[in-house]
Amino acid sequence: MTDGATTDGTEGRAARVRNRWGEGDRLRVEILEAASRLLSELDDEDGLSIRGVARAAGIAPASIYPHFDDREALMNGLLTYERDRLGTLLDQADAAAACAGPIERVRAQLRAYCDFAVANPGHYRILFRRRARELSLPGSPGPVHEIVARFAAALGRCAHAGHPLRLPASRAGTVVFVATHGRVALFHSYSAEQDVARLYAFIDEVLSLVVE
Amino acid sequence: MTDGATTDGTEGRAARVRNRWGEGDRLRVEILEAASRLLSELDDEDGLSIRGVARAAGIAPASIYPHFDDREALMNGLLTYERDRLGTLLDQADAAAACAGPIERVRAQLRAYCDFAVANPGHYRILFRRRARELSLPGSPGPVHEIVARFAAALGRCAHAGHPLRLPASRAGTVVFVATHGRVALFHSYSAEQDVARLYAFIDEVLSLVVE
DNA sequence: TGTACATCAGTGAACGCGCGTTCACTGATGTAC
DNA sequence: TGTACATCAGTGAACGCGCGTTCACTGATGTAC
Repeated sequence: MTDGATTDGTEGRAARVRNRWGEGDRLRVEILEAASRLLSELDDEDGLSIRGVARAAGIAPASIYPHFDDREALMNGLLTYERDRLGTLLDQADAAAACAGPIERVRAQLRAYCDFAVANPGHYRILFRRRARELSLPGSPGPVHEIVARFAAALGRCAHAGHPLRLPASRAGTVVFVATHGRVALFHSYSAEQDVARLYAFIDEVLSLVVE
Repeated sequence: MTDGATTDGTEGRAARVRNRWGEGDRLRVEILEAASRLLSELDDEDGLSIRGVARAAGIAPASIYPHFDDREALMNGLLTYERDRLGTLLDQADAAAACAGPIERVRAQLRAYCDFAVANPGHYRILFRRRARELSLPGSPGPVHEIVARFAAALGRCAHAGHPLRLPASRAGTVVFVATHGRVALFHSYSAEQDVARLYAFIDEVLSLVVE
């Protein structure tokens, strides 16, 4: 696409330096990173083909298969990879606001959540695509429940600290998460006319409804 | 798929009765209906190919082209078709609850909205897919603004009838719509463990937060 | 009324493409003796 | 220390498939005269 590739995009590139003995698993991470990068450019899971990921990673398509059984397995790997990435960002936001009070900690996490979604529309979408739960690791409650539980706990701390909620904490967590999720999804559909400040304002509105 | 089609699925079917002179436009509607039906089965826009729609409509792939310039045009036609369908359903729900008071009219429309989304996951998704706004008819504000404006107006009627809102009507309309949209999107991701009653309960929760 | 012609609705076959996946392979690096 | 062999990381070419799109066509129906 960027260079006038004639056959498979493999001709102009310097040969890959192969991993050392016993370090074959490093390619697995490189593949996931390449897929993640590609998803950033495409904003769309459809274009995320085995061949496309191989091109992005600078390897032959066949080299994917020792690490992922098939395309579906690759997508599942990517789901887990992105879920962990989002979880880490939320943890960091929570920790950074630790001394600013429980409401600010909720707000910080919600903003970090929006930031991730805005910066990574494609990554965000695969976290919530249809049947994400079935595809995630067996026994895992799926990304949604983890995140709802996180917000519910954070709101529970608010209640304990003297900021009563207008709903039980678990319900409040659901409402806050679901509303934010819906707002972000609309941002993705109509981003041309909006900016992140309006997402932040929406978060504040929802928080003001839920916590007195 | 259902019959053991060997080549293109066109062999076992009775020959199509072609439309009369001057009635060629009827096929356009048949194509959209076939695409809509196919979307119900697939729950996924990806499988909605020109060839697949032609199979579902019982016509040759080439017969699509007199009616739609290309696949993108077909998708745009389908978007408009589904948007109108949803708008009609909301109008009907609103009218049916006309004598039950303004809050019940909002609730009825929100429930109809959820019903549509639950019954038609694929159709619902194409209404909000990325760049839906650019793809819709030029000058159109897109499905989202129409629906937000609808809920804002319905909530405005509540305020007029003596049910004060905890936000300005337009913001309340946005919050209610966005939360419902988010909830429905999660329903689609995790429908296995949920039922419509929980969607209705969520609607009630959000309404109780917005209108005093 | 016939008849030549235009227009309409729709088709069948073909094109080139990118895809997922398989398979025999290459060559470097480790290990056994 | 050498050397034969096993294992590892990764490749290149090929397969069959469904796709979007094009194009010359077919046959029915209308219209002009």
